[in-house]
Amino acid sequence: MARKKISLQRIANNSNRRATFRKRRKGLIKKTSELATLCDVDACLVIYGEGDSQPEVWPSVPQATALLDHFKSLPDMEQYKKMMNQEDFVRQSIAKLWGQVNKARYENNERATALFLHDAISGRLPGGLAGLTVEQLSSLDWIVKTRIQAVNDRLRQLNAQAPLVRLRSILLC
Amino acid sequence: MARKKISLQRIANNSNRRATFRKRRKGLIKKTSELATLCDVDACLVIYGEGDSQPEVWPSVPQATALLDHFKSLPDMEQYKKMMNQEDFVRQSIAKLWGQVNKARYENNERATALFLHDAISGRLPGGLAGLTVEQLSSLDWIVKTRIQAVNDRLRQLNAQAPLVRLRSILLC
DNA sequence: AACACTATACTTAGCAG
DNA sequence: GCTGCTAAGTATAGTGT
Repeated sequence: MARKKISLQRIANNSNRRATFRKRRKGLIKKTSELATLCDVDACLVIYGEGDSQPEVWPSVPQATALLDHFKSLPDMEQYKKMMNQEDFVRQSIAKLWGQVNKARYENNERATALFLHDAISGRLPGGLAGLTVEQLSSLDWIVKTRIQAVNDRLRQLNAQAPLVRLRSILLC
Repeated sequence: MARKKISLQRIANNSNRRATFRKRRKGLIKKTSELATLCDVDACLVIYGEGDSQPEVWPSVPQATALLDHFKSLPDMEQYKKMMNQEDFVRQSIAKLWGQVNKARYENNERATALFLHDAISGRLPGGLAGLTVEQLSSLDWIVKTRIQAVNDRLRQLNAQAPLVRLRSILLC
């Protein structure tokens, strides 16, 4: 896109590839942000850089942290549990998956991980999202997509019949 | 970016905004794909269009139905609950264990994880959800809770003023 | 609304320091 | 490696159909 047109394949030269990566990542993030504001839509971009450190994520991690803060101040636990039962696709899947997990070999590590996450959920984690690993952050897009899909399905299902109030209670989880 | 420069704010005119959305989304997807191939990195882009029932996703995905079916098919979260109740037992060693997990896996596993997730997204993963790592599975619960909370928040916010259709655009990443 | 067009705005590949 | 720089390649706002 500049002095010369380059063909669409992995750039062989190592430092060239990295330089291009940095430049284009920047541009991509900008364009993503522009799309979101101009067209008033929600978008999410995750880029896993070659090898090192954490994935680039847009929107920013602090924004996600704000969500955690909201979660922290959940009022009524009973209501929460009750509503949980109304929408449990994912929960059921977790149960199944945890069953499989238990059969696995690294039981200690797995428990540690689970509890770690649980702490993060409860806002007890000092580092907040910053403490999550690449693997966990990487899961973000997939998880969200799946979850949104489920919610969308429900929405579509209920759209014609249920009052808004009911929607809310279902989404409350 | 063409005949005239436009300011970075929500495009007021409705059809203009949608047209711009379609154009820019296309461009964004292209650029995302280019970045991935040129720089040999993994990237993921999700866009929830205004009023669209399905989010636009890159890389392309046949995922939704199949994954959801997997979700629906299982019961029993007792094990999961039980494990969560043991939280107090092990909490103190969380950090330590987590550090061990990290050191054991982190360095060589990042890329594999990213690719793995992409496979899962694309439905190319033979084992389905069963193949996901503990970290990834653990993230599920956290993400879902956070997300639902955000949705609920927005719902309350919009309850008095916005039409039901707008709900879909709230379900962001 | 969905294309096609195209002048212009924007991005970026290759260099230089 | 990291800046800038700038020519050249792309994306796209406005327009017409």
